[in-house]
Amino acid sequence: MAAGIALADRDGIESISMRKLAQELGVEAMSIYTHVRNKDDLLDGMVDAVIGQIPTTADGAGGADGADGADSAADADWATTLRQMALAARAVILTHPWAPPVIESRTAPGPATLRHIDAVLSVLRKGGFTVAQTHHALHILGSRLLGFTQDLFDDSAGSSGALDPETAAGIVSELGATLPYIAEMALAVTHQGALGGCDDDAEFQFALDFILDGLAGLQNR
Amino acid sequence: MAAGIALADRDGIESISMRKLAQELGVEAMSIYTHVRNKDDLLDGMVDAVIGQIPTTADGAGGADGADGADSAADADWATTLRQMALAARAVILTHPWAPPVIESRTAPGPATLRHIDAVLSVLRKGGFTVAQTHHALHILGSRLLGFTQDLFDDSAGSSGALDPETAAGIVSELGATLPYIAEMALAVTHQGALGGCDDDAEFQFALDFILDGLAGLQNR
DNA sequence: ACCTGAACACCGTTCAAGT
DNA sequence: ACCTGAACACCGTTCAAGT
Repeated sequence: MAAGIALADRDGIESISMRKLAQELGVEAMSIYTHVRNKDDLLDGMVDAVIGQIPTTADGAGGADGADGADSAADADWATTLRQMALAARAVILTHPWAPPVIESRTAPGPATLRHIDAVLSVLRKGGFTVAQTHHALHILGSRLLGFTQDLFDDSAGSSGALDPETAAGIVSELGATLPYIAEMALAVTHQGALGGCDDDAEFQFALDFILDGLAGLQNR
Repeated sequence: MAAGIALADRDGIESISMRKLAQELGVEAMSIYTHVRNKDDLLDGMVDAVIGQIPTTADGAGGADGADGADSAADADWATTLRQMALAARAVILTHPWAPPVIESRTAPGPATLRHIDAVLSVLRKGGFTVAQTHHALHILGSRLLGFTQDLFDDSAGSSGALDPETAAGIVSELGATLPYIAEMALAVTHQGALGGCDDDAEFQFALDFILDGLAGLQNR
């Protein structure tokens, strides 16, 4: 599993084949089948190993479970804990950029993934959410709990990629006729970030905080 | 493109190969390369054709652009319009269950996708959002604008799949030891839906409304 | 239990050739 | 412009065989 992760980190996910991984391990392709049912099983294992790298915030609990802390102290802190967990997950996932698409294509979660989700649920339940509210929160947070969002705009005209002001202006005037609002946003985003495109880290945190704020409101209904 | 979509609808995405698609078209595999640069280009085209199937809500504008409607009327309705657009997108996407993972794996949006995003931006801007707020909203909404979320829990113990009460109870007691909160949620979800698992449509709408509510708050800051 | 090597049924894509 | 057929360099996975 570790060899597979290292290979994907180095050469990208498309270079993960039984033959290439075997070569990396100094072994024949078929030997891998002793340890893994098939290629899908290999990917399952790699994904679960990656998620297992996310540090566990001490059972994922909300702080004071022991001595002096009143329940209300723990209650107030579920958002902070969740935020830390999501950012910790993101730090890990950024190390394995091939992982998000592979995670999304898995059909069943592995043991490390289940443990991680259980830790998240623990924080919400101890934070005062009902079971039903916790269920909704899980759907709302989605892949953000694992530290990523699948943005549809990676290469999109208005998102990433630095441009010099002149070519940017050219593109925008071309675009403006058919896609005026994309053009407008592309221009704004290009200017704002010192021509650096959009800051994915900042957007991730903004969206995460947006959701955590909303969840706080969910509780009091 | 249409043949590719039809084949994927019928036999699943893993059965999309140049050779099989060619056979479906009564032609040799290499003939397809006259119309498409390579397989990735084929998938790009299929995805963009699917997104092109989402009905356009009359320029995606916020209702009254003509006679009597004051601007404030249009302003109040951006959330309703966005909601309709997302549900329309979802109706289309449910027809092509292979599409979400393929959409997520695209690196650049096609023309139909760009038009759709532009329509969404139009609604937000006309609804009174600043360019910066609109940009944030796009990141927050993510793939929900295209009618799907990549849930991590498709097969997960507590999500889908109907179980009879006895086996459910058995699984829960096994699970309870190591994954108490997943067990708790699995049990609750199984009971609530007449043993039917979790209602993805309802969860999608709940999460969508949750976000739209939050965006309304974003405006007044 | 773990590894090997040959083989099978596939892939995407090239190239030269046809109409 | 569009299609063909052979070929190349790969795949995942089987099976029988070894240690």
